[in-house]
Amino acid sequence: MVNAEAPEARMRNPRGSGAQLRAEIIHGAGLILDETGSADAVTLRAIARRIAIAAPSIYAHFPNREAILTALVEDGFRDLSNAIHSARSGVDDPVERLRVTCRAYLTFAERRPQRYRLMFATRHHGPEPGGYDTAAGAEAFHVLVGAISDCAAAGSPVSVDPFFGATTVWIALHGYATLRPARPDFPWPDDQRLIDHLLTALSCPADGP
Amino acid sequence: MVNAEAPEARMRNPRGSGAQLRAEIIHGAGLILDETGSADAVTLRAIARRIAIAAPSIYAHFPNREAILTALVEDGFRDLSNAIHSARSGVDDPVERLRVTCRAYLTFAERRPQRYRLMFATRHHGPEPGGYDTAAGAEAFHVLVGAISDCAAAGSPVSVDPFFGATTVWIALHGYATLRPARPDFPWPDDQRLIDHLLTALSCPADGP
DNA sequence: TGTACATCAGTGAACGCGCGTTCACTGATGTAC
DNA sequence: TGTACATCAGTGAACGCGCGTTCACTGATGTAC
Repeated sequence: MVNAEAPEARMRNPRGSGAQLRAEIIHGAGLILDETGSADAVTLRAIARRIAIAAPSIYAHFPNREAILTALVEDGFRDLSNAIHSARSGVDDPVERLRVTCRAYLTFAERRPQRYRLMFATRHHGPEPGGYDTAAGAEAFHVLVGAISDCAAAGSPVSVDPFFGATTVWIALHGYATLRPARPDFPWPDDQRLIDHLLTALSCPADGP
Repeated sequence: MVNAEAPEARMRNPRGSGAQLRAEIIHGAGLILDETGSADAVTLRAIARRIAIAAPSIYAHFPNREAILTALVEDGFRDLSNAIHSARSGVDDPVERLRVTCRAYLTFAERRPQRYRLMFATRHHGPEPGGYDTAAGAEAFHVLVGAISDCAAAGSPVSVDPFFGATTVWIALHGYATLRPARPDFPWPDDQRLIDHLLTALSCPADGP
């Protein structure tokens, strides 16, 4: 994090720390994204205004606008991953750990809905040159698979295979995370009730209504 | 639907059918949305090029660009509602009707992912002047609530209250509908397996893994 | 210790573009007399 | 039956704007001699 809120005069960075502007740029871009609610608002000129530099200065740190959005996505995946890992640390009971993982995911999406949207609503293929690097996203998914496996190993009644279970949990978390900000007037259940219902559903026998 | 694909010369509409251009405009706008995958691509000039008119001609039918996007959303809700109702017609068994409802929802989202995205990813409050009219959206939701109530009334083991059940089903359908096009390389389960798992979960007792 | 110079961290002006929107208009077509 | 006219369904040129990007530049700061 960098102090870059002031739109007035700014000191030039001392010699040798030119890379610092890079951090200010993506921080400023992140602020614009989270405030205005649209990736389109993240223009080079808007960033420049936000952190009080001249727009061309950005080109010393990013080849083009697209690269800034990519950096924003990568940054987001790093933060999400960190949030999940730090929420899990110290929680030993596997069921509680799964619960805490889900909660951390929803909290991230709730606090930075636009960042979340940019990360997950953008079409994205597997690793390919020029695409976003979502290795961190895949890693987060495997944390979920692992958490469900752990529940099974610990004797909790998980009746579906962990991969399918993780997929459905992810689907539901994502659905909730994206629908809620889009329909703020809907009477949503709270995070905890939804998560509990979700995890309950994992241990269901395979015949429905 | 209107024949508006040809980008060359077009006949002026006969007198009295001026309103026909309105339909051509939203049809063209819909094509642009579904092809390019972004609402930003739906510009007045792009629409005009697409249906071979002059851009200012649009102003005879819409006050501004925003109104076209609104019309696109309303159109989408109308289509979704029709798709669901026609899928349900003739299906008497309540469980099968619920299944068919879910499938129609997913099929709509699969066939027109960008339209779906515009309908559901846009922030939207309750009915207010200037906002999108999502009465059709609310109606579709109540179809879901009704379908679940019917299952309970017919003796199927639905253990959650219908409103909460419909909410979770909607959340999951939405999550699946939006995540799948964003991550085409992920090994998604097919619609049917997901739907069956979802409906199974509705009849779960209230204690989890 | 003084000074020339290279480097670093930027800046300011300008480019071409596509956009939403406004404006004055045009030419075909139906209607009143 | 003929003709003036109102109306309808559009058009073409132009506006001001913000954008991404390029270019030649500037002025402070560290370094070599």
